[in-house]
Amino acid sequence: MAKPTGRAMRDEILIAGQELAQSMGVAEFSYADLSERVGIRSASIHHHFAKKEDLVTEIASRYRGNFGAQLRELEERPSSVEQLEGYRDLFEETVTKGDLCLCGSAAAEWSAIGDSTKDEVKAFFAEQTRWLTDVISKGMASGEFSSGLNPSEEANLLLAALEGATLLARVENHGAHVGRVFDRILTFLTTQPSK
Amino acid sequence: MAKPTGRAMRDEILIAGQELAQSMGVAEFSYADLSERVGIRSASIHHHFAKKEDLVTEIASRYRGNFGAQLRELEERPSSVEQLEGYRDLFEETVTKGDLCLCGSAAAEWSAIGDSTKDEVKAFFAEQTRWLTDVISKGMASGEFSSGLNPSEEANLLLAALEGATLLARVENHGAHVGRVFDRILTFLTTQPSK
DNA sequence: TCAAGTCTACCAAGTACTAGGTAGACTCGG
DNA sequence: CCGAGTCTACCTAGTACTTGGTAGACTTGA
Repeated sequence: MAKPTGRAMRDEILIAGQELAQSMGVAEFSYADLSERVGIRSASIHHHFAKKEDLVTEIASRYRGNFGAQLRELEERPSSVEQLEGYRDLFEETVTKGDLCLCGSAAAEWSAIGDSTKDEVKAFFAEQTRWLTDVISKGMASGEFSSGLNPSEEANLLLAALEGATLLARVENHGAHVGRVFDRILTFLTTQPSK
Repeated sequence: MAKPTGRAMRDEILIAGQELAQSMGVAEFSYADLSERVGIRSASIHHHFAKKEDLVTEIASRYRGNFGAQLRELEERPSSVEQLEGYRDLFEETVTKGDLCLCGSAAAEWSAIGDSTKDEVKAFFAEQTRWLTDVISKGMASGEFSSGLNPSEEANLLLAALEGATLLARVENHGAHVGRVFDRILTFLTTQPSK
């Protein structure tokens, strides 16, 4: 495969940067790490992304965009339950690679990231919450979920639990963690309370 | 107040280090930050803690110990629900200060911490899970919680959700997040399913 | 006197970032 | 078609600064 150049190299940097950020942490990876990975000098990376904050913000923006695209694919699934299961799979995939959600990592290093990055992270979580709220609402309307739920509360819970489980899975290193936590919540959502 | 010295200074460093680690991140705070905070030169901090890993590990160990002591206090509360509510309050207190759970932060920066620190973090989460499992078991036995539960699964869920909520609370900056997520789970635990 | 604690003064290595330049591809008037 | 100018992409070689960590001298209380 030919060494990429120009805009292709720019993309390469974004992809490698995302991987490094998810495995090492947003504040932990350096232009030197990136340089080694993509095969150009760190000074040349500065040609594409003048400041690290620019790079990180664009990585976050790209991440949000890709995640959004995957959510839109999931929307084609026939049931709300299947859509949520697909959502769980997105997190499980991340854990399998030993990674963290990019924005979870950014949230943990909140004081070390710039304002423009923070805005992207906020937007990411807002989108996630909105999407989950929507899926749960529709699932309630269709009868897949029990009727007493508060969609945005359940969405918050699901998101928090998955982000937390991603964190814990690393420590206890087995990826089943995320799936188990998710399944537990799904059971709660689909079970009718009696009192 | 007189400037502490000797072992008192050592404790001072541990306390300040914990605060910095929780607000900035374990890998983000430096001996320089610590120096400014406790009023001695960074070289003098090295006298007490030769390597940063030594310091961070001891901070984590202390954190785990203090947390354990608080759990033992909570055990004196009359009901399992009240014990869990106390547990929630521990997390809410952290969020109010704009901090992260120390071990949550460490988990997020997993690749940047040393092995001895990792062991402390693992032990912390194991203890949390064990305590929660225990409380939920007893709550089931006493009839406070519904009978179909799997205590260790619920414990995992609760811990993951609280850690995740702590993360998200920072981004969306309002501390109510943790309480809402917790209350949602508590409702699930105390509601009898009908099918 | 002695040892614990703190200091000043370093260091090597790493950080993000910059200055200045080169090779090659593209543009465009004559 | 040609040459001058321009642009992109990358380079070498640095800047200024921070990092954790070390060596050795000074201070001070017991």
